Amino acid sequence: MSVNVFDTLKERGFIAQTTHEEKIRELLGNEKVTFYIGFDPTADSLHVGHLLQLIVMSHMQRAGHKPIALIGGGTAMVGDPSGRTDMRKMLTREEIEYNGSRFRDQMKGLVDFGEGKAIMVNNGDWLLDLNYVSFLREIGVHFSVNRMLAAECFKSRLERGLSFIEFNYMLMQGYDFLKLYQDYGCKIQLGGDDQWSNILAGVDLIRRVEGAEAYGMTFQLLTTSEGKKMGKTQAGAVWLDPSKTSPYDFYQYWRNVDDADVIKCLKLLTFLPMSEIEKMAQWKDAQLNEAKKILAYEVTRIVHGEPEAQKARDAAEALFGQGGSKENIPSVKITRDMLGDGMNVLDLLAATGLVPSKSEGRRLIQQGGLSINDIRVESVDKIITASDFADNEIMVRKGKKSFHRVILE
RNA sequence: GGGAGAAUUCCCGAGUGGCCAAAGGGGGCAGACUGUAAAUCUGUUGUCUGACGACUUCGGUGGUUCAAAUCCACCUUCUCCCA
Repeated sequence: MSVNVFDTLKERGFIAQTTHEEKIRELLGNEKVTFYIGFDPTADSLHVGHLLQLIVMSHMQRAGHKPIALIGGGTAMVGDPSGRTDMRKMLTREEIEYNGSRFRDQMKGLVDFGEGKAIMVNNGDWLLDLNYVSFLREIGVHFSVNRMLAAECFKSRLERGLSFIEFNYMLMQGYDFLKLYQDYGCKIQLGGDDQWSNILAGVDLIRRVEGAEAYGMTFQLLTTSEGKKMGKTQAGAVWLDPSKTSPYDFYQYWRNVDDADVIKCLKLLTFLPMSEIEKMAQWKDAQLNEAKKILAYEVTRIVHGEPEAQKARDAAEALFGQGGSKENIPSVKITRDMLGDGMNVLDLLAATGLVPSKSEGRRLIQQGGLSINDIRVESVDKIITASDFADNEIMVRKGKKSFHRVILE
């Protein structure tokens, strides 16, 4: 008898809330269950928060259950108010469709959508053409405004303002679940913990309309030990799209997580066996760096594939450890024409985009934060000439950890 | 529909005619310390400039004034009270 996936998820610390803990466990242990997770295409790439959901999906799939990945082409037209203090920016239908297509491509790398193994649907297919009055009569009747207002997800919004369009979001998501229950026999909806209210809406709706029991379960949001959302950097979200967050930066993000978060991340974002993770949990101080390397490599591998993960690791080793190949360190190019007889450092930084403005570059240099070929740049007047380039290349370091090769062409 | 109030730099938030590129906090960046961690301390945080300084910014558009984030008009969005 193989391990019940419920126990796996529980052991790894995924589970936040369940509608019926025992029943869900039993169900997952006894039959092949169809379940769904929804993803609203509000940006042109998935991010780390989505990754966690997809990992769960993968765990479930490995255990023999059947995932439905729902792209929220319809719900994204409205915008989920859950967990937000302000209204989402309204997206056009074209943007949503484009974003949805990006989501689809990225998901294919993480979950097996082979014949009969998993399904991908778009709720735009049934939501966009709904008739308002019939929707109200069929679905709206089942929702109590009193109860909705009491729901946690509207709390902060009731203080700051909530528009009617967003208030409807819950009905739409509830309807999705009902629809998937009817069309695919989908019995469980999973999601981030911020989705709890929306999931309950669906569970209730199925009971009222179908007189049947459906289940819901939410997962821990990926937060740091301080309770902050993970997957955010000064530059914005950490994306799964390699053109938005390079595999190297992605790797570095995980390489640099706080000590306190490594083990949690290993459990949630990798498929390494618990026995191995438990071992790493015993590691202390500097030794934890090894765990971070493993985390970074594994997560990068899952998202970008083995070769990219190796390249990222290689680059990191070359910069921070010993060995490794410089090949894979991020680079920018500059032409000989631009360089001419010599170029001011600031101009070079600005021209290559290594610094967003010259003021910032000047500040960086004045504070001793810039090195070229490992030598600190002392003056903003420094001129870089072709002779500084060895093998047509110089290594520019900003601060402690940001490295770029500048290649002369 | 009627009335009251709000919109400030990445965020929160002070500023109510010149001393304002705009207090304070958060965040970011950099330095020291370290383990590519955290905590701490220091510096820095609109753009251009070697510097003096110049230029753009306080929801939008016009206006008053020698001078406007600050005053006036209209517009937009949001909040609150009444219906």
